[in-house]
Amino acid sequence: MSTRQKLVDGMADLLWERGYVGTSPAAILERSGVGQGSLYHHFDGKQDLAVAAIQANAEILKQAARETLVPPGHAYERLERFLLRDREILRGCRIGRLTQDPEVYVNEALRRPVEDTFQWMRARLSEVIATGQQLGELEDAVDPDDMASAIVATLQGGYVLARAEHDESRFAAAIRGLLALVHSQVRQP
Amino acid sequence: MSTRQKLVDGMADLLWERGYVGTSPAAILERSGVGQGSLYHHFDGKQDLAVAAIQANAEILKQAARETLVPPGHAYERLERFLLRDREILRGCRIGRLTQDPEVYVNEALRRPVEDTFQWMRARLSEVIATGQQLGELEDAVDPDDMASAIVATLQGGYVLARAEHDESRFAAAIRGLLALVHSQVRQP
DNA sequence: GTCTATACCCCGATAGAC
DNA sequence: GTCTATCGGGGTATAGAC
Repeated sequence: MSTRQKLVDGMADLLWERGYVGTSPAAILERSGVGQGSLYHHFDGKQDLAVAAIQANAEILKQAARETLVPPGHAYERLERFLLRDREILRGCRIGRLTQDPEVYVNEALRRPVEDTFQWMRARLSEVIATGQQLGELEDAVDPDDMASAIVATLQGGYVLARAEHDESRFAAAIRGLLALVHSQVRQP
Repeated sequence: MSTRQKLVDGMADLLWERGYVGTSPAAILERSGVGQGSLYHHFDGKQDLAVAAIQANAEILKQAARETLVPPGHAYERLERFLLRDREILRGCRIGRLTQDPEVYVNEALRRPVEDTFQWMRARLSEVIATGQQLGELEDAVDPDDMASAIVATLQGGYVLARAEHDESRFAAAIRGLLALVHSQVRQP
């Protein structure tokens, strides 16, 4: 692996674990196993590397969503597959955790890829729900965009609950609750 | 207001805005309008002050929940009142944001009041839901604790979505989606 | 391209006067 | 109880050799 790639991967992990303000150049170098000079040769500085690392983390999330949201299956089954995919619960969300970082929140270069990822995710879920409603698989009592927002929010909040209590099962409970509510939208044949 | 109280209030605001690792003693003093010596006279240090400030923030949240979850009203109306109460969306949750702080997550003294607050909130919501089911106001298709977890998670995630896009309406959309799903549990008379 | 050495500043805490 | 002065350490970036 290239030195540049080692830096991006190390930074991506640290952003996930500690956020932007909680990650120092020294920690990046130690995690990546490269020397001081390499960081400032390949990137303008911490922020520049962070943008690349955030994009790498976003791509991982998007790929996992693509793999689970596709057919086969009715809308409910596709949503269920997405919600129940394997996750490292207590580590939280690689992208969502950054919304709480005070520097990311006010820095457009850092926040932009975060915003893009949430918009993308919401659009994909909304498509699945709208298609399900059109095919008569789901009741159309709930606006697809609102339901997609509630699903993404429950995921993000599930991580919060689990981390608050150091207990993965709090995430599972929230997802069970949501799935039970969504299941009430499945149209009986 | 006492100097001690100024310190607690200033720290509570900064923990909300910037988290624990993002808050420096210098910022605390500036926000509180007190001198360097006062901090270390009234508290052992940053951590000790933070514990007091987290408890102060938790009490604000609990009071708002008490005021909205009480009767009058059927279970759905009480949940709706709780979910739609006035909030400073883009500032995020005073308590939930701390779950993403790398220091709070690993420090029991800091995390304990966060965990306690989430357990308390979930228990109050679960009571409202279980009572509603017993009174026949709600279907009993969803476990009360799971539904309470989904509600708290959607709130927490709603803040995440809004902050990711610098747009309060993303919070509102998630809550609308959740309320529409919860409304499907209201038993028709 | 990568290394070591170093600059400069702010972080969190302490000292000691008043 | 509050103040100013100061400490040791680590955060972020740069210099310059190889």
